[in-house]
Amino acid sequence: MNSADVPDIVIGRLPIYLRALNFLLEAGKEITASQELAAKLGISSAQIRKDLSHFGEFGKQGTGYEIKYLRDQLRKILKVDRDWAVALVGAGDLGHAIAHYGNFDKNGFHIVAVFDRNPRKIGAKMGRFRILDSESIPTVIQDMDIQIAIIAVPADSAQQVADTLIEAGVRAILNYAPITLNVPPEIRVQYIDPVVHLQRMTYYL
Amino acid sequence: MNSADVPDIVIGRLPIYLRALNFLLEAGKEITASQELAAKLGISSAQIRKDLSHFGEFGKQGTGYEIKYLRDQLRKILKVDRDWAVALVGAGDLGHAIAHYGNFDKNGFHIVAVFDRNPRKIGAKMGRFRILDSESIPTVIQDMDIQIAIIAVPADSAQQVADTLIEAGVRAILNYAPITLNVPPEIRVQYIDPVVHLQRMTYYL
DNA sequence: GATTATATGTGCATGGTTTCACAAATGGCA
DNA sequence: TGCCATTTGTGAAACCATGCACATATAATC
Repeated sequence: MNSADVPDIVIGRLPIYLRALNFLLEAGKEITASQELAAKLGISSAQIRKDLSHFGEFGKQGTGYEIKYLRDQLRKILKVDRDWAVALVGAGDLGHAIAHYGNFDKNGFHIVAVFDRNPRKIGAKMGRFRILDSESIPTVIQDMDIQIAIIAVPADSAQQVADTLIEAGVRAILNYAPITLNVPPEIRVQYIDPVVHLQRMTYYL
Repeated sequence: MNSADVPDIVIGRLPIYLRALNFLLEAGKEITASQELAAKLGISSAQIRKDLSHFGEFGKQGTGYEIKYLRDQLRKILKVDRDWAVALVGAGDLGHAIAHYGNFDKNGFHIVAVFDRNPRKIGAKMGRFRILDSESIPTVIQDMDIQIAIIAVPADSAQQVADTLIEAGVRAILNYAPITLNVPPEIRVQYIDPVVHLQRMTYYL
């Protein structure tokens, strides 16, 4: 109930619940139960109920959850009931793929600026984006009040990019560079390194 | 020490340690300490030492760890001291980006087969890969003895693809489709959904 | 209206993970 | 050689997360 101290691990599961609810909604369902979600997600039903109970009482005993209502509540909790402006740093192959990944826009995350430091790329178009000089990161981030950035540069310049972004006011970073970033505690960072995910599985093979 | 029951959460940190050790090696360092790694990774030094202690004694009191040695040990533990053949299912934008992501090959994960079910794409070239018919997944996976697959198809066909892959003998799946897969307990699955990562951060903004 | 089947929200017990703190070992130096 | 500074590996304690199990509420059926 007290939203001030909800464990981060709980927050981490909410997007998964949200994703499943959207899926059920699209399939035309209106009501679900913690057990149904649990079966779909490989999480215990008690955990789902307890996670949700941190934020309120969204279900009805004997019936379950109204999917649309619960979905909307989760969107509010996660603050994804609005649009977010996102900066992308790095216009290489990886940046290109990220810029064209359709699910960001669909979920309210809109890339509004793409940066690169390669003079050959600056000023060029990448899809619908005009590539901006990385030197302009501070001014653009501030002028557009951008709080979220995606880093898609090589590992050896990622830390420097992160420092610049944070200095400019970015508070959340999605980092595709294969390196752990050193950031102040109030800055949120999430990592995507496919190699790490694969290496985590080979242990068991 | 007993490798049989090392918590999965520990296994999950080993690739991070490995990545940091490689980074230090490339920077020309030869010796490191749990404290140095801890500072770099935002993990406590005690945790690093305890994690490693599950597999043996790799350090020297008063000195720390010989980076090259520890790196090689971790590679053995994670079974990434060898090459792995990987299948990629889905030759859309996302599949294209994955197929051209240089870090897989650099780390011993070699994409050896790319599948798609779109008749327009089957037989065509995508970079250095010839796109194969998804219908041939069972035979190709078995013939080439592929144990790892990457799913990069739309959410609504991901489960079906996973079933086919598992049936054919795949034991580890890296899933880029935004859906939780239903798989037998002996199959390893890792998820990459950038939207989930972003949604996990907006809560705190 | 009474009964039954179902599913939530939650206190409590259990289990797992992290941190603390220290004995033991090492290398450098006087 | 003896001493000091350093760092590991690890029991024990503290902390955190998960699962159990049940009171409570709802809807459906007779």
